[in-house]
Amino acid sequence: MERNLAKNYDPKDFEDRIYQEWEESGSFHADGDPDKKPFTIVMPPPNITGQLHMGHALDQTLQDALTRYKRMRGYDALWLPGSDHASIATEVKVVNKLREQGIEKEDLGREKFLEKVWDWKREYGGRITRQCRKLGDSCDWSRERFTLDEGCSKAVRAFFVKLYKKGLIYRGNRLINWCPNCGTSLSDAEVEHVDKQGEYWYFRYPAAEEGGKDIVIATSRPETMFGDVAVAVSPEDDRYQDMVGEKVILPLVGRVIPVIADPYPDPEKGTGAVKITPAHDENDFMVGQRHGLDVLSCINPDATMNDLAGKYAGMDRYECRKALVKALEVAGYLVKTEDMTIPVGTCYRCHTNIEPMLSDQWFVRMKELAEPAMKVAETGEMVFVPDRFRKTYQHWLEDIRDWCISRQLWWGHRIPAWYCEDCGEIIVEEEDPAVCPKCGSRRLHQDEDVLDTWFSSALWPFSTLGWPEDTADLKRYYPNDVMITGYDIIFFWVVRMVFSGIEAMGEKPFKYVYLHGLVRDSQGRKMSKSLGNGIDPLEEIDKYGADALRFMLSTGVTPGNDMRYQDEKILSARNFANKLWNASRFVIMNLQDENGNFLPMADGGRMGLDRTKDFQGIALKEEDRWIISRLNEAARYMTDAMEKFEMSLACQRIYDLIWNEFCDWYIEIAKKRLSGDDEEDQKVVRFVLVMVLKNLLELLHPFMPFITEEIWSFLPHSEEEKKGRKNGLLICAGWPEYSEGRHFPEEERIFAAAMETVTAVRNIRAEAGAAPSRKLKAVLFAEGKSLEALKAGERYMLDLAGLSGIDFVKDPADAPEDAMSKVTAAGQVFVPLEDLVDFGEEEKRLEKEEKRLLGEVKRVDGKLSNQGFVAKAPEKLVQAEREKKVKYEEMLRMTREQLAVVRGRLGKER
RNA sequence: GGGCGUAUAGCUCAGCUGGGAGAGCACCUGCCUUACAAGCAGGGGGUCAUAGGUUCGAACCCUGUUACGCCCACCA
Repeated sequence: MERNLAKNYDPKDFEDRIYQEWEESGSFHADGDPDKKPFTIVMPPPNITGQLHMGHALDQTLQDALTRYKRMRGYDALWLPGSDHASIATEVKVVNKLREQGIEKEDLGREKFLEKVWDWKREYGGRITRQCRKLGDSCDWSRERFTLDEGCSKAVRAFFVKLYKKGLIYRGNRLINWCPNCGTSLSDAEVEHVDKQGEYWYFRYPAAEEGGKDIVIATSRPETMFGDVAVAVSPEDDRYQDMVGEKVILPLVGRVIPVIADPYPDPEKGTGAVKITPAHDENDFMVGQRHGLDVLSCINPDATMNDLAGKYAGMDRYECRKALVKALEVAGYLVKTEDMTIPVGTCYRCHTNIEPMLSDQWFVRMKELAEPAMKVAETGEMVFVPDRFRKTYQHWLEDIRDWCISRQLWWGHRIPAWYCEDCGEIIVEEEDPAVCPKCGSRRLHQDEDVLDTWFSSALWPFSTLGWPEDTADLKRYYPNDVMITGYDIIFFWVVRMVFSGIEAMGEKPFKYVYLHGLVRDSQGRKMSKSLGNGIDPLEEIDKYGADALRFMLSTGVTPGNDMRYQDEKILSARNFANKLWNASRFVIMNLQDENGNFLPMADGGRMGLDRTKDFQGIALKEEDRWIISRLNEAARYMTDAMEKFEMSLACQRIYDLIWNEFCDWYIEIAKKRLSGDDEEDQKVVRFVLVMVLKNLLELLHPFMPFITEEIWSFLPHSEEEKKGRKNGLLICAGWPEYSEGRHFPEEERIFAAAMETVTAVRNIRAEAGAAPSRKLKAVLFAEGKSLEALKAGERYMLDLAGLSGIDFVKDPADAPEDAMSKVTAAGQVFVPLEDLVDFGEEEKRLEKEEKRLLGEVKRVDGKLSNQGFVAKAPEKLVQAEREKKVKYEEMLRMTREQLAVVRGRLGKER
């Protein structure tokens, strides 16, 4: 019994099994082999709370393709996986879950709550890594990390202490972004700006002194009025110069506040007079600082009003707004209302409106850290793919503000700072302090807050390799070769990895930053939970297989651009897999005798892989050299594309090579040879089929790892080939490199002539409506090298074009008259069709062809008669144009002659 | 307000440093040809958004314009 692939391609039959084989064979493990060059990618850690979505699928497909490619090229390829504790996201999730049971986290207390989260992590944390396996991720699971594991926590602590001691981390009382819903501060990067429909209210603040002038201010946030400490006007605003230094009364409140002059107000906006609320607005805060004004907070952390709001205390800020406007209106202070689009800061997680609040928080001083991070981008020490994101990155760093890193949460890295309750000293050390170094007190308590999640992710490229210990991995795999991630997290993550890497390691964390876009739905909308338009990669894998999904995600995309997810695309990828499956089935079928034994091949038992040897002693035919040469060229093209991270171009090339060259032409030709009786030639075809197929599988493997591995296992392999490879698996095979010994330009030329001739015959047949089963004769005219080429191709052209015979003529005039004909670059094809020729149609067709060729000749003539072109264009191009001129003129001449023949014939008929 | 991207066949998109416009899907015609109908063969279809410029030569480089989208800043 012959051993072959299943009749139908069904990825479910083998994908899981193959993944297991890879994993069990240790194929993913980077062994640190000193003879190999290291290649490192560290996986952007998915949130443990998460499920694999299309974004991950794209991200990881690209990483896996690159890793597999490098591994095959002989690198010690390390793709290090892991997951992120995702402080806010996870905490919110667990809090909500507890709430369903009627439990608040405060009821449990910090320790008990954290236990619950860890339980939750243990239960669901493995989910996403299992999903990664479905995708085929070839990452080194033995090195898997978690941002909150012991090593990463140690790194966080070490880095925090290092920055603190350098004065780059400080604690300060400043205005920060507060999310009332999450109950924590946020960094600037975590605030999303959105335009919302709102109103401007114009209120009259009456003069404090009798006879003084009132002033009208505009505001979109009346409720902050309780924190007003002044009204500011521009020193250049003539309308208000006489009022500077005067005092006005805060309506309803009765507090007296001064009118001050400050450059901040813009006379063009509103009334030109601005109420100043330093506690709840960044700009107002700065105005307040310049003028030494008080900072009065009137909003609580839970977004209710505080005592300062008098009777509104305890009311939600927006309820208070409503009530207050009403009260002001009743009291006659409301001048007018205007509808307005108001830009509002919202929380990037829960989209609640952010409240700027004055608060004690920890900050990273950014200026000093930003500088070297900008420099590595500028000098090209670190390269952005595509380059345009370099500008985005640099621009953001240019006017960066200090990074607020403390969060009022429990799940995360607790801030390693202790306060002495006796002398107020702040202690920040690598080890937990027992006593206050200043006063010796034992009454110390640790800061309650945790760090921003991104503080630990920022260390990911080196914390995962063992930092702060000086490990072998760190030495070998840092800096990483490339970071592959979405452009949407440049600010959150990429920027912070770079300055942290430089600060901790003295060197940028990676050489390349490859930024991909978003996967959108078929209409171009962002996939989101609320829209319900997300497509689950696991469902797609279930339907079409991981290979199809991967191929679809890596084809037809450009670095940095978004892509749309469309069913047709994955369908087309699946069809491609099916095509390869069937072609392979054909090859395998022809390699065995009826007992399933492999038949001999022309390479003397090397089973078609040894690429170091030339083809001496193997009687290759033109078509063999042709496909080998095409393969060779494709290998060069793909290698080049992969090195430039142009994964999509590589995919396109292998698709074309497999389908349009190997399947459509080579296999079709091979059929005849395989069914013939030349045993020696059959050995040659078998060798070429296996050799080429193996190379094709290797080239495709980074993108479609499962199907290629499965097919590989059905092919014959020599012991020599298996040597040094784990279980002889394809994942550990080599990468086809370009080789001069496989470059056959002459055969490519010959084959092109044959292909064109075959296509011409097929075209004539179709146009004439000749039944495909009907065997026709063809008459060919060609001269010189073309004649040789066509004679050499005669053997297979018969089959490919469905011909019963080919006659060669020395002169087109010798061709039969009742034929349809086509002029090709190689010569002229005639197909006598007696009854089927419609000479009227034939005349039209030839006239169309004449017109086309005339156009070509005109174009070439135009170029060649252009002095500038002849003088300035590269000689090679000019020469090529000259050759084209000869060719087209000849084709035109022949077409016209044929036209004359047809017209003559028509004349006779009429 | 500042920055960036996109505009190419009916649809979705490729087109790498300027040198005769491509793919997938859709469409039309004919085919179950012994690997594959998830397929085979043949075919139609594009003033490459627009106006200028540079160049011997522009889908590609420069300038302006229009449309759509994104990012940053902005809650008077």
